[in-house]
Amino acid sequence: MDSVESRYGDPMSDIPYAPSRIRALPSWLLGRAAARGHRLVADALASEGMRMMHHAVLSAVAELGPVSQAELGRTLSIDPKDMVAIVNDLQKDELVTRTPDPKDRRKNAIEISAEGRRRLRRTQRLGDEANAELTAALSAEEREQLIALLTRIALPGE
Amino acid sequence: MDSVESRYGDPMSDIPYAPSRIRALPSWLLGRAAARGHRLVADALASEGMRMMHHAVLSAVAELGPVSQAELGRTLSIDPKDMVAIVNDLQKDELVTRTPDPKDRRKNAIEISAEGRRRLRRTQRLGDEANAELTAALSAEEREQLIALLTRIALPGE
DNA sequence: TGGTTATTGTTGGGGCACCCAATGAAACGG
DNA sequence: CCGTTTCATTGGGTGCCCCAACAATAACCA
Repeated sequence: MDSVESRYGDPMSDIPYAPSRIRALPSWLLGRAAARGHRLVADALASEGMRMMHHAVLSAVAELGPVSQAELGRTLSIDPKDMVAIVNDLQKDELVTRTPDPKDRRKNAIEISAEGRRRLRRTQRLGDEANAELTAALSAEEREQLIALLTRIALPGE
Repeated sequence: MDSVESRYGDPMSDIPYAPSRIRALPSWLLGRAAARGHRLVADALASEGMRMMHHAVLSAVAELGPVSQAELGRTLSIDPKDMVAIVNDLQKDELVTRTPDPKDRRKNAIEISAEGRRRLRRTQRLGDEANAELTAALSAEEREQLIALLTRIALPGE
């Protein structure tokens, strides 16, 4: 009797032949592609001591100006619990300031600092490079197609 | 002085206006879309008491026949550690059998059971329905485009 | 006006996917 | 025969996601 693998797959190739139905599903492909994207971006940002969510929040703060944690969370679909930790870290590194909002004392006004802007410039470049590598197999036109398609299925209701 | 949020966003809309650079990056869109896909599929499979990875493994076992855990892991990009737990669960529910391979005593020959096939029929339908909902905003042609594009960036080197 | 409802930041707990390192048993290869 | 590789397994760890509760505060409305 053969070994269980000798009947299937090509022993000559590194990657076994896999006609899996699963691997043709959008949900599966999205998971794999997202995992690779996260890996590429996270590794790139790590050289600046930043993590993906931290970079995302810093970028959003830079664009939105003084903004509450709740709105940041809604904008980036980040859980309030996680937002607390992220802003804590960014504040500890003096990349953002957290000021009580005099008009609504429940809110914190999160604002980017000068050091935050410097850090953001570098991490933004790293993030863009990682995304270029992620989509390196696509032409510029295909890259735009992908972005357009993803935008339509990523956040239904927006 | 205004409240931190009154200067930005449209208080009339539920979703705040967000011109975030981040949200246009493939890596970010992939993360959001993958999260939504996972939520849809996981929720659907939960009605059958199955989780996503379990369904994926069961489906791969059905297609590959008697197969080792290592090859399953390579096919689906699942960590060996996680594979042990998944196969344990599937075996406990009697959806697969785990037989020592007489030809290579390191390997387990994983094979789907009759009950496994019945379960798979249902979960496959649920998974397909969830994927249809995930891509409901796309035309059939766009759905194929998306799958083609994702396939090219999901697993580089294959 | 006053009482209810909603929002904000925070803390706590938990789940799932992903990743790496190490181990003993077994197979492989020169 | 001996070093290298593979396999299943155990262990530890990270990141993103989700829900529930809470006190302080604001907004709503009858």
